[in-house]
Amino acid sequence: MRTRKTHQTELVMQAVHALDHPTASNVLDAVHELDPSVSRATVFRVLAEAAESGEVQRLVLAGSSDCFDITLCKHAHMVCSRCGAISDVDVPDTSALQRDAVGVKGGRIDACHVQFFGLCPECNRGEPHQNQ
Amino acid sequence: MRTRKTHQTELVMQAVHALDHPTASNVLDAVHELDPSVSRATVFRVLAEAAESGEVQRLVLAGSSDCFDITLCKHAHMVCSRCGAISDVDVPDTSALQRDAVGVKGGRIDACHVQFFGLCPECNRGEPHQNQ
DNA sequence: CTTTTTGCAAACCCTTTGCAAGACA
DNA sequence: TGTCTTGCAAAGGGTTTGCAAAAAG
Repeated sequence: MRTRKTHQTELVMQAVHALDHPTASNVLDAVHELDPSVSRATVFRVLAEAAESGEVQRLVLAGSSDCFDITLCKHAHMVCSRCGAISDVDVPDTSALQRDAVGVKGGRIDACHVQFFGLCPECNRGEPHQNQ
Repeated sequence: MRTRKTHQTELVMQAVHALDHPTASNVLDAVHELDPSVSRATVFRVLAEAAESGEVQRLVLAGSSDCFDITLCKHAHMVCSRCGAISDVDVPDTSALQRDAVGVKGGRIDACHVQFFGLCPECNRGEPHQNQ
């Protein structure tokens, strides 16, 4: 748990809030625009601890680097197959899905992660958009 | 596309069939038990091409290395939170889930991946099982 | 002044690649 | 023989770590 307030931590948290589903590297880039002296290690450490403490949510996605989300409530994500952008998707009933799933005999299912693949609005319009 | 039959390729494909949802490293380990001279690069190359050609399925999972699956039909997976083992899960209606999902306005959803987290039978029994 | 936090650089893990040597057909 | 496939070793990328220096309280 982070007990002292520092310039670096403020910049990192500010970036997470300003960006939409940033990866650690996205955050680093944003922080560097304001202060290039902040180190990569610090960004990873601050993000890891913020996720640990529940201040932000770490999104562990299939096929992408972990992203960070300031929305703490559970929801699904769509990853754009073209540019990698991540969009929030409201999905009504994963509990039903989990209940319906034929579990592994003898095993136990605790959580259900739903992830969609598709095209984000920009890429769907055919815009020459690359990477968030 | 692989046109020649080699000792190495045979060992790799044999291992993929013998193992359950192996990662490339799992395959490498199995192959090395029979022939330690097979290189890491070859295992990755053979698996990548087998997945490319549709001979096996590459499973891109959240929070795990890619795994390879000889079952070509689509199904969901459960990742054991304790040992990392992967189990097949039959899940009835992801198409309904996809239809129900409130898509990103202007975007397009193409595919839906469902992944469960829980305990595999061994870990659920409390056995001292670590890593597949 | 004590303890936390940082920056650096190196280590790490997993995967991919360039290239010359080797093996298949 | 010709060219596909391999092994090696190095390069990647993304993330983590050890440690001494800097900064917060």
